[in-house]
Amino acid sequence: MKGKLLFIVGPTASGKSDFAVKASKLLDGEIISADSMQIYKDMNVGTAKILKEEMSGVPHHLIDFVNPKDDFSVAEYRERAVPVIDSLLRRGKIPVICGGTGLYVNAVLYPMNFSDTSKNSELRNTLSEEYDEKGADFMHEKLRLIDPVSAEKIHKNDKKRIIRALEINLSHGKRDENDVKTPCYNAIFVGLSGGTRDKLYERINLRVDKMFDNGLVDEVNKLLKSGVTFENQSMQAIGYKEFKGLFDNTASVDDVKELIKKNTRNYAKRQLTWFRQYDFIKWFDCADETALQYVKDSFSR
RNA sequence: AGGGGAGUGGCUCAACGGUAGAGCAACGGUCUCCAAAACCGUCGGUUGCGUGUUCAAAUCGCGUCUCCCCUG
Repeated sequence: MKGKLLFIVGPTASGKSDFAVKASKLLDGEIISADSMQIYKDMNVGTAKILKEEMSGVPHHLIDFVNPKDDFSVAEYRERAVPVIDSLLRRGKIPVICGGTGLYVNAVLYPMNFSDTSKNSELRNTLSEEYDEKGADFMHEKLRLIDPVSAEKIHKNDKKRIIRALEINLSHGKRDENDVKTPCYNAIFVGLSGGTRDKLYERINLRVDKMFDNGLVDEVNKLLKSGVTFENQSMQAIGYKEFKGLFDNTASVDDVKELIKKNTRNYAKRQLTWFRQYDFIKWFDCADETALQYVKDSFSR
């Protein structure tokens, strides 16, 4: 079957990475990560990045290529991911997009064009200051005057989106109107839910414990020593940002650990909410034979 | 044993005479260049138990139970 992609999505700790390798071997595919934090170099244990050995020879794309001091964005992700997908398809390989960052999945699945509305950092900063000074109501009203459609959709407290909408309108004179209804590719979607909520949460707790056993504290120390700071975008990652408390002397290592567990659980729930919007996903509790069989059948037709 | 303090939704705490509020958690949702981010919503307690005072008690009195601290 030509031009078909496999997407593997689901909450964190549901077994996506392993399954992606298995599926890739089965289909003669290569993996493209859709994960906003595994893109960073030197952030391995906290992001649960797959180990070289675990890849079993299957090429992994868009992992481990950004300096933790640098910023990154969906737009850049799309710019890199689309060419990779196209080149794989040309070579007759099946692109296996695997990841838990919903927006990144959207960015490759739908024809999202960010270039018409590229970012304007200066304006963004100015607007941010204005928002802090004049308040949510004022900024919401300001947006309503120039873009009532967006204002209608965005809550006044949603500073990030109010600013982005203003930024687009003020610097491009338009509004984001990308089509998020028509997929760009013929895709098969496998969702790994991780089972019941209790089971998923338990797995998350265990995995965080394991991260500490695997040297998460050292990894964070190394990052900080190399000049990465808590201001960096990469340090927004769960498993890293929580260490700020340790440095401020307001939290113990155990506090940090519990906070990471909590944040990860909250994150998993948000991921599940996101992926529920895709009604074309075939869901499985875990990455078992049934799921693999489904992949096999879907691609042999 | 004696003295002191505390018992309020799953957790931490507020209200200190007028029939209970918040944060966190939980659950649902939004998501179009920071997305492991940001934001919105919902559920949930007759205030340890009993009794008394009062028009009215989580709030005052008495008794009782539990926990913590101090003294022995």
